Amino acid sequence: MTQRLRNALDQYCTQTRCTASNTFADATLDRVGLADRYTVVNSPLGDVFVAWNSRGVSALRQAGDAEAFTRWFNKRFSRRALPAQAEPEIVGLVRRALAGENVDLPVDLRDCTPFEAAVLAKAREIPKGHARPYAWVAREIDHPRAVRAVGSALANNPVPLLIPCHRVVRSDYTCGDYVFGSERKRRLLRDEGLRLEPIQELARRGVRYIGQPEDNCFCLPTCGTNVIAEGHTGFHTVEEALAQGLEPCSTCRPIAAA
DNA sequence: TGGGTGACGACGC
DNA sequence: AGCGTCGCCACCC
Repeated sequence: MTQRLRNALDQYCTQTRCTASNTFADATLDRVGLADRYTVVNSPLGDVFVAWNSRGVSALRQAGDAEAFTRWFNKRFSRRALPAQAEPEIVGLVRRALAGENVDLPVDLRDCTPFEAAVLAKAREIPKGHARPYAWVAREIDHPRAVRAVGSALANNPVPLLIPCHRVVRSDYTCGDYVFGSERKRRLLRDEGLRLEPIQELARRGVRYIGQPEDNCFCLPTCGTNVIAEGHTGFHTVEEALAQGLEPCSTCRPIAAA
């Protein structure tokens, strides 16, 4: 496809006024892989740019300079992002997802490696109000020593918030880095009800697991917001917890499956 | 192609 | 306690 043809199609698309024609142009450009569409949507971090195509949501970044966003998008994905002239259904799904609803949102991960896709899929399983260590993600996807690579894969998450990479934290329960800065990551977790500070304090004293007598199991301290509570005992090692007759929690899976 | 580079983690002071 | 160091592994020129 020549650059000239590309430009002609872009021009057609941006100059056309009729909504129906634009929808048609959107679909045509998308089908030939030339351009995604983007718009601004509100999120827990304020307004964000969201881009999509027929496969699903392709990108999410903080709103601001549209020029800078489209430059970034083109460099990252080697295709264009054009302002949307209609709002397809997927944008409604994005709004609901960003409002905290559990919606089944299609995401375009075609440029991810299989390893990155596995990391992102695993991050997507972490419920709101929970957090998991980077090393936990590595273990769960059967690359237990690829902990740094998990960090790199999450750093590459094309759709932060929608794939909740902010719920992956360091093993000492400090929050670790984030595309939008660790301060925002901390705020997101706090707004989901998770207080990391007391958990960091426990970790410093060597407490890694918490017994849940009411469920006869033991958890990671970040398995939801009700783990740290009166009458719950902390354990330094898995063996200590097992010795109490407790089973590993089936939600946070504190140890590798047997 | 092979060495450089990270949103990490364990260890040593 | 907090820092530096080093090993780790996937990915990128």
